[in-house]
Amino acid sequence: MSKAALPGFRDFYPAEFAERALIFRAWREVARRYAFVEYDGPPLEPLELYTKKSGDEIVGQLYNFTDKGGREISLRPEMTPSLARMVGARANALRKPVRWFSIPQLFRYERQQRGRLREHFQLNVDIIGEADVTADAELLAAAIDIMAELGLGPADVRARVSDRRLLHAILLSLGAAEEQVNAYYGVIDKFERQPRELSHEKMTSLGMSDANVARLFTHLGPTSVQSLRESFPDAAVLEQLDGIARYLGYLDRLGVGEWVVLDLTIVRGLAYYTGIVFELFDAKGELRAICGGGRYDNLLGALGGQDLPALGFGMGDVVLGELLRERGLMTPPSHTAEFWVAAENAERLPEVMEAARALRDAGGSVEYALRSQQLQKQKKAAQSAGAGYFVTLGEGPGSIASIQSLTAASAPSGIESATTIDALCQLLASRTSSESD
RNA sequence: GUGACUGUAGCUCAAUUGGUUAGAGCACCGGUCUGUGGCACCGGGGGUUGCGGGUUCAAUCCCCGUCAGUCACCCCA
Repeated sequence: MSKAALPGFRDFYPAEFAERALIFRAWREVARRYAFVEYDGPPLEPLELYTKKSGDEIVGQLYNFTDKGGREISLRPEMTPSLARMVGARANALRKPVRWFSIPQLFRYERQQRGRLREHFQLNVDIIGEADVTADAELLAAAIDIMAELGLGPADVRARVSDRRLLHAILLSLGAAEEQVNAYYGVIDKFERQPRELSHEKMTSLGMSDANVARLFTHLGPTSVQSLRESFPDAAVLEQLDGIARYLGYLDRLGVGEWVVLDLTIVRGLAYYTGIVFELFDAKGELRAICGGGRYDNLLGALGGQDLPALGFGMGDVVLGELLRERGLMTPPSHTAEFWVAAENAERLPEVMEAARALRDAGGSVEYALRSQQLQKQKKAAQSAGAGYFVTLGEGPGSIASIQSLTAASAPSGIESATTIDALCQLLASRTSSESD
């Protein structure tokens, strides 16, 4: 028996679990502020749910199998099909726009490398039922606010946005054939990752003139609505630029404008995106995308549901975790005992237990030695466990001989001066009630 | 799926051009000591050197295979 987890799978020891919890907390907190509500679906779905959307090639990248009832099954590689199925089943009953989020664990059978495992947790946030760019702005603002909630700033993370309708109009204005547009998307998607000459060559072989390819290339990378207006004074392009301008204006009003940059190289691999698309990157550009999403207005209809406008993003925990660790922001609070209760001799263990019970009832987090040990030994154990206070019981029932703070930062609540367990419990109880106000 | 590089204790690393019983620090466990605090000292557990084969009197070291990790493709979340 190997002691290691399967390739691409992670063990979450308490230290790693605390990191995961830190990320999840930020996700849920920002989702709450934006009034998204949480849902979940099954981790196993019919294989067909994914082949219908992505074709049979997807099967090579899935954890799929035949179950004991002969059904073709897959672990979910993404959440959107499940979401589409759930929304589709109740499309008429749901209040629009639907604002939902989920934190599924997703699985892909692929060779692992940095930032890419066979399993990850991915926040999915979607808005369904609103076609205007207001929804696009709301969605991206939520993604960016998660970065801020985790302590990252515009200097750490950049949101690059584009619009497939805009790119489509630009390509047509440069003489691209309608049926070749997807092929052009593919080249533009790889623009940053391959030599410029190669991209140029691929574009011309798709039928675009040398001059027009060169014209397009000067606008790939960070750009602005203004410079695109001047360079492509085509009616269809200008109409799309108006939409983008409105979108960027809304992002300013939502307080995230300085994170955002217009960049036509953002295409996203998935064929189903129909409008604004975006990705969040670390500003140094060393890691994979932290988050990606956009508008997929035709997907719900294509999957057999009601045809509703929709948009959403996915944000994985792996790359995000790497960035946070790199920036020294992955410092989850430790969840060690607040109180370690101890007594001089082993005969008093029952009293220690009674004190622990009382403190726990009052909301305290309490540990004590589970075997009889010398007082010094108990204190050492308390320190080693990271307990906040070392409580030594006194002579009388329920009395406290001393309370020592073991951590550098001692609480200012006067806890150390309590002389009985009852008094300490009252302090704890008042703390709990004032916190919940 | 393709290619390159790397695998020694839980972690970070040693081990003479191939040479006795593979070591150290940290961590863990036990003990002694010190009333102001995770100290000091003593002791202990823990390795089929990823795994399998080959060359050799002798392999952690050289060769082959395999598995795993890292990176780049591919693909994307």
